Amino acid sequence: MDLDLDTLKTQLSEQGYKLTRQRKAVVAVVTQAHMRLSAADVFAQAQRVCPDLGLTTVYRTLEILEELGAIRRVHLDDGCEGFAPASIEHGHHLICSRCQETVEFEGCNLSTLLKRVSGQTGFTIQEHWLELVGLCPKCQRKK
Amino acid sequence: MDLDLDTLKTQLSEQGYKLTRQRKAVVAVVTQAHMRLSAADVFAQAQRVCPDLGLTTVYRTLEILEELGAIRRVHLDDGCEGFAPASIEHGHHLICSRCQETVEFEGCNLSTLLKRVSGQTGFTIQEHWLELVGLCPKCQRKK
DNA sequence: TCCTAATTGAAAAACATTTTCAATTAGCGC
DNA sequence: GCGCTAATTGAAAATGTTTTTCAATTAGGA
Ligand SMILES: [Mn+2]
Ligand SMILES: [Mn+2]
Ligand SMILES: [Zn+2]
Ligand SMILES: [Zn+2]
Repeated sequence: MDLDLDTLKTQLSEQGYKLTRQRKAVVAVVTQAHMRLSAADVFAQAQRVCPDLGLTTVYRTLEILEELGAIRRVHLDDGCEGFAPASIEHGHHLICSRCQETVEFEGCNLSTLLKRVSGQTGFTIQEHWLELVGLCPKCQRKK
Repeated sequence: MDLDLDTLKTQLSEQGYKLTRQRKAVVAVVTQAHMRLSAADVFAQAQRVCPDLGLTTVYRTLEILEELGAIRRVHLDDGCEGFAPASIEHGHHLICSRCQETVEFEGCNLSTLLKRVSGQTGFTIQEHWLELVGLCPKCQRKK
């Protein structure tokens, strides 16, 4: 259930965004990615297709893609943080701690937990952040 | 189930850390806190007790406290990120989006989910990262 | 009290991200 | 296709955060 390049381009147009060379390059990188990427990662890869790309534009484009729900911010233990492609509306990410491969999953099924915590604390719960870290099948074999 | 100041001091000593004025000030701030704090927040508060404290030392002390499990890094939507006091071994945080008040909860009960995702993806799951955002009772009333 | 390794803060360096601004360009109307 | 114009761009500067360096200080055991 990959993110589709053309769909995303159409979406950008429809939202009134111009389809510049630079944006196409960033979008191409992001839609093909199966790993967590930092802004610098995206920059490095997209620059191969579009040599006069600027890092500023990468930041600006990632912001737009996040608004569109095409990528999701992910948090990692150390510094934090990166972006991972998002194709499921209410999805969460599972990230390989060794190679950074990223897969999405849905059905987080937290309602029982949320109800319990809400009852115990008196808080109203607005959103949740869930992320899993593990080893992908490939990396398990390499161990 | 608050973090206990003296217990934490003892723990520091036992680990071979010197109990300096600066560390005591940082530890005091952190153990009393009921909110997410940035390094700068901790600095500002601890400086009131220890005026010649340096921000560098705050960063160094927070690192130690994280190792000891006395605080936990938390992630917020915007830039990310801060620290919140941790008194439950395998606890997670619930943070008020309005006043930043933070409470810990335990029993995240994800095993069924983890098993399912593991089966579907072939990943081995090593850790999970769960954080809830909502409105504390006080802030609900103010709304 | 003395000694020494641990710890400190200021300053500089390293990084990451955002803002500014003049130059460029995508896409619309013709 | 041709121009027009508002959106977009990249370089540079600004901002903000965290880490490193290093000489001076200090906690705590002998
Ligand atoms: Mn969810
Ligand atoms: Mn984060
Ligand atoms: Zn892997
Ligand atoms: Zn609140």
